[in-house]
Amino acid sequence: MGSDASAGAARRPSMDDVARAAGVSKGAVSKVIRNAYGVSDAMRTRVEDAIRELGYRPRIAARAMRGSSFSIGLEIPNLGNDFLTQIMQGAAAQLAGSSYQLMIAPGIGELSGEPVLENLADRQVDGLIAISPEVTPAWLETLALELPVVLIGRHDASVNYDTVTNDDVAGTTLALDHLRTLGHERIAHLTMRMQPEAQARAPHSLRLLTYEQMTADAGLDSIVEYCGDAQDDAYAVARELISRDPSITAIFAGHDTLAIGVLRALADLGLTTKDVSVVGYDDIQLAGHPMVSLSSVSQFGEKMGAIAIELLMERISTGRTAARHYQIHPELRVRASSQAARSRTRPESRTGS
Amino acid sequence: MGSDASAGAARRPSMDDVARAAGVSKGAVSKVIRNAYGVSDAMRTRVEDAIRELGYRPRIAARAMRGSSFSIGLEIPNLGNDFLTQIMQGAAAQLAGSSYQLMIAPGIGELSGEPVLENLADRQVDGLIAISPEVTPAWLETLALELPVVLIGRHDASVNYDTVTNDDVAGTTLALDHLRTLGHERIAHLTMRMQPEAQARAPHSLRLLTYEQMTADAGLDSIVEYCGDAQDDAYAVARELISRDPSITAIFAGHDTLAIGVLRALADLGLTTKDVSVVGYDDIQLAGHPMVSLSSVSQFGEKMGAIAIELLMERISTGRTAARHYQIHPELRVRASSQAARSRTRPESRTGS
DNA sequence: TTGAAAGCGATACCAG
DNA sequence: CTGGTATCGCTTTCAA
Repeated sequence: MGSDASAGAARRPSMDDVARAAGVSKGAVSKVIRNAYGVSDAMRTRVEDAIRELGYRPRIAARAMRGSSFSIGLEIPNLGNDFLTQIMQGAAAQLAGSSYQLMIAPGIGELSGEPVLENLADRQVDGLIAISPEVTPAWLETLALELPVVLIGRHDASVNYDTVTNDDVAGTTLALDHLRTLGHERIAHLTMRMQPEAQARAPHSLRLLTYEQMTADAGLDSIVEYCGDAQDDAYAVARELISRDPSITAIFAGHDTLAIGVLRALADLGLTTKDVSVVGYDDIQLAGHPMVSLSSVSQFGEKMGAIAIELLMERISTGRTAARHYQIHPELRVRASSQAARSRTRPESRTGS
Repeated sequence: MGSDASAGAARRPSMDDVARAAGVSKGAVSKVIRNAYGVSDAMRTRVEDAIRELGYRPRIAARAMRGSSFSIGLEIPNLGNDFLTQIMQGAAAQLAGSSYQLMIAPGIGELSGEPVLENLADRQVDGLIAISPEVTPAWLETLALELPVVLIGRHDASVNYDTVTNDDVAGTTLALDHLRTLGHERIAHLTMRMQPEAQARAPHSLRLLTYEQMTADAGLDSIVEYCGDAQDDAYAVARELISRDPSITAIFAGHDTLAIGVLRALADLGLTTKDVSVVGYDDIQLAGHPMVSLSSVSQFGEKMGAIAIELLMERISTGRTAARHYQIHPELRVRASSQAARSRTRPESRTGS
């Protein structure tokens, strides 16, 4: 009744085993592994042979206790958001080939932000990328005292952590100028209801503020509708809005997922983007699909992810502590969903009466 | 010139600090944290107060050296695949509220599979979910000797690890029966070129085999086209196929992303799904979008992710070592992309000549 | 250049 | 029920 021989009991070799096999000391093996200074060629080859033979791989947990874990944490508020996927892809690609492994920790439902970031910090990641818009700057400052942190998306004037953002004012301006050039005057803005805290510097707040500023400057009505983060929310709100107010000829959505919801609402109402133009934000992959063809402001999510990794590695390898704030210039991708304005209100009576 | 006082040097409290503050031993603190047997209420409250006061959180790296890391590793071959997102969501949701944290490690480009799984194992995850189709069963068996492993997607007759699959034969049958009922006889199959190893039990191989079997049984031609994993590949191949062979009235794509590429090819050729029906596999979110409306076989990715976590936790908590093989029953979602067969070859001469 | 030994921060056993 | 102590696998002094 050996309790070991069956499946489930394979002890992996430790550094001691390697040292024994190579006839050297533990410390020597450690040095070889870390390419540290002070090992002879003879010793190096002997150790490397032993490592190969035993199939030895160091345990990160043990390394992490003294040195580094060679892991980078990426906290994302949720899964299934295409813009976040862009960021993940950019970060993963930037990290590829290095000795670091990207560990993505998703929030789920209400459980996101602080607890997830803490979980990553508890796992001794060497650096941390945060996306959650809900964590307060003060809390992040404290966390950033402990390990290198880069925040994506929010325009914080941080001192201990870096930020990667896009110029939301410029992006919103691109979208609205575009719609105005097409002749639109009744332009609604669909945005998300934010938590009151830290709202000021959130991207969507900035887009909203810019929208209100621009419409006011142009003497246009400010038509703002709030919804949740999901496509379905946007669908419901947009559907109601479009059928309630036929004077609206264009909708600027806070991000593409909301915009897709708007497109669905249009389709279900028997309307097209010839009736109501739609412009989104993020330029997710789906926006470029010919069956969707959504005009959108690109903020280059992949690049944001890559830059975040770069900033983090810079802090890790050079020990930089002064904050850097990187801002990306957004670009407008014009597609079929934004077209010249055309009145929806009694079109036949327009010239007649 | 204190090298410490500035940003970057915040030592987090250790268990020793807590013990000192509470006036008890380290071991006692450990017990309280783990809800272990044998601690008085008085001691518990004193320790808990100290923990709260110091803001103590245990370091996982240290815990992992003796006990568990409370981390579950999820290896995914790449990002941006919607079906994989479903799996991630299911797994994350199932794990929510537990004391475990999901760590997602994505492959990137050529670097996926074994090295990523090793990275997770090296980080002492308590259990591992693997999706990579390219890792050999033998290698996985060895890995599974070390820690609990669940493989998603492949029909391996494993002995040391569990599997979660969907019935690809049934799913393919659903799709093809559906198309045949609609009157289609020239049905092409678009699939991915697989690595020769371990190909036999891969989902896509099974779908292909079933396709060949069914067309042969029905006396139909087997029309198989291969492409890469991406939408663009499918687009190019489908476009070429459709224009080369006008007799084809339906395409069964290996998965939805390929199917979306096919839809794009149709649109660009000035055709619609009235001309060529399309059925996919996976039922990704986009398939249900009214502007896409893709008929698809659902294999319930979220459920697969949730089951994988369940199996893993079962192994972890009960110590089960006997392999379990869970199979999901797929269902067909009929949408607008599959319609009654209609000849594309000289339709006007059909009744005439 | 190399080896021996002292930690890192937790867990787990064993006396009291 | 509680406190000491060995221990996990690695890094890092410090002598030799």
